[in-house]
Amino acid sequence: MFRNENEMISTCAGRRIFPTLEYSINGLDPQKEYSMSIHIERVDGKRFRFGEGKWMELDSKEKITDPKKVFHRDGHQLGEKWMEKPISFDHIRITNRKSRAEGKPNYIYLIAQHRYIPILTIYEGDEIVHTARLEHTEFVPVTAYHNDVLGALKASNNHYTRKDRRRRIEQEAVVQVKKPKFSIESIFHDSSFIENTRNEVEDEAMKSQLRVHFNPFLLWPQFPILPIPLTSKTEEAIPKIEEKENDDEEEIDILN
DNA sequence: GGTTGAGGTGTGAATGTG
DNA sequence: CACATTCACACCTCAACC
Repeated sequence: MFRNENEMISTCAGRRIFPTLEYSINGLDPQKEYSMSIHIERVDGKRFRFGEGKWMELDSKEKITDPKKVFHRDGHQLGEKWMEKPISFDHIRITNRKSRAEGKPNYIYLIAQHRYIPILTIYEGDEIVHTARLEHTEFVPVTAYHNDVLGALKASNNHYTRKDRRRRIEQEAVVQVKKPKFSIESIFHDSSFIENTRNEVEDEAMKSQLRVHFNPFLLWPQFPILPIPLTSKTEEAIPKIEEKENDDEEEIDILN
């Protein structure tokens, strides 16, 4: 079964989610008032441990608690305002220290090494009119990246990262990855995969034509990758990706 | 146009934990 | 012992200011 292996750095001080959770919404009533919230839900009762180059699934002793809802800063707005431009939740911070999140509406406490999924909720007044749960956006909070390629992708797309580091990462990827199609870009932006899963991202649960688009799609790593260090193990790992690319069953799993 | 400070990032060494 | 966490650090962009 295909599962996301996206990692999100979580610190005790709190760190932003990158890429930012950003949605475009169509189909709201322009003259009605809406508000939006995000909560990050535990996906399962599992805990993940990284050993011998891969994630291992263990049972978690941590209880699943009600997730904290973080409302969009714009509060209540007319539908036409929400649809005017992308809705960004860049003010959300995740922390691995419970006390840090208390009393701070934009801080969310997440337990490291567990799987979570962000869920967008749209309210008309106090009534929930839609929730968008995009499997695509599942991630595991970690205190340090385990997957070097993932770190490289985020570093290359994040302007806060040192320029020389971004350049070095890109050069290493070109030198060590034999075929051009396995550049950092293509590892995460496999075109057939994007085509096959785009419908999931354009949430079609709404027969009423209300549609939620997840904007940073191309920045959100979603590929059945195994940890592929850019250093010594890179060349050994590449054949595994090639096998998966030609594996029809994997395609079906992705679609499901 | 140049400078400065705020806010943000990943890195790597040290330390903690099971 | 291996993996997870913490923390100081260097460096980035951007906006405000002169």
